[in-house]
Amino acid sequence: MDDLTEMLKGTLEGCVLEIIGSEETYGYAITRQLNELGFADVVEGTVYTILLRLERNGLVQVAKRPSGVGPPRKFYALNDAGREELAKFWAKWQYLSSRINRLKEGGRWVTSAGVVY
Amino acid sequence: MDDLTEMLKGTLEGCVLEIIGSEETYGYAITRQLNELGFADVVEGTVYTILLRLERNGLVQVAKRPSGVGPPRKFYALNDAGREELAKFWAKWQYLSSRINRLKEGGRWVTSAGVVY
DNA sequence: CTCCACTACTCGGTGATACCGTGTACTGGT
DNA sequence: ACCAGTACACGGTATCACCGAGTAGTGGAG
Repeated sequence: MDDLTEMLKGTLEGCVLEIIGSEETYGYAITRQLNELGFADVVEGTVYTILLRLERNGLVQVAKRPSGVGPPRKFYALNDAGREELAKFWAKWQYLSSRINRLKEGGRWVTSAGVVY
Repeated sequence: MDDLTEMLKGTLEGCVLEIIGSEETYGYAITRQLNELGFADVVEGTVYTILLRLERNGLVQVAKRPSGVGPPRKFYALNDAGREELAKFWAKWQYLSSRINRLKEGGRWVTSAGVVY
């Protein structure tokens, strides 16, 4: 697949929020999970910048724990603000994707009042 | 709706390509059409920068024509490169949106080989 | 006739984001 | 002793949508 970086802007952070929201986890594992999910070209550096941003914006709770197979891991979990942000992300995604798919299908549709655009 | 600007990155240009592809048109009208389609906060300045970029990248064919109700209009139509770019855009959109929706639905699915991720 | 609204395009600068490369550091196997 | 895999941080870059101001043409209200 072609380069997706521009299209990922604004959505990748939401994906990371979703992953953290479903399970407390850490950067390296999030990167691997994203790769498995089809976001093949996302690399660690990108994920870490997102995680630092989430932390700076107060959307996550952080806990450092030893690993056993390498350096200590920073585990992330959503707090209330993070869950709210995640809900807003999915609302935006729903809004945007419905409109884009409508445009794709010809950009015409009928409202409840029968108005055709 | 909240601010969509970050999420629009990489997709708004594709939307403009789609609009131009379905009908030869000009910047001001494209902006109005996007607003009607639900991209309410997109303003003219944004659309014009996209159009200039498309022109610079050789994806469109341009024709200036008098208007009758204002300054002359610059009409845009896709050329072969533009149609190819549009096809790539929809392929990327399809790829990305399917993966994001999968993540939204729990991030688990079964391949044709029966492997569960 | 003058002002204003609407139409229509251009351009320099800003902020946000994903990406790149490099560096640091811990563990275990050869 | 070396190297691969794990794990995180950070400075710099490119791209993109957006903002604001400017320039112009037409037509209607006062």
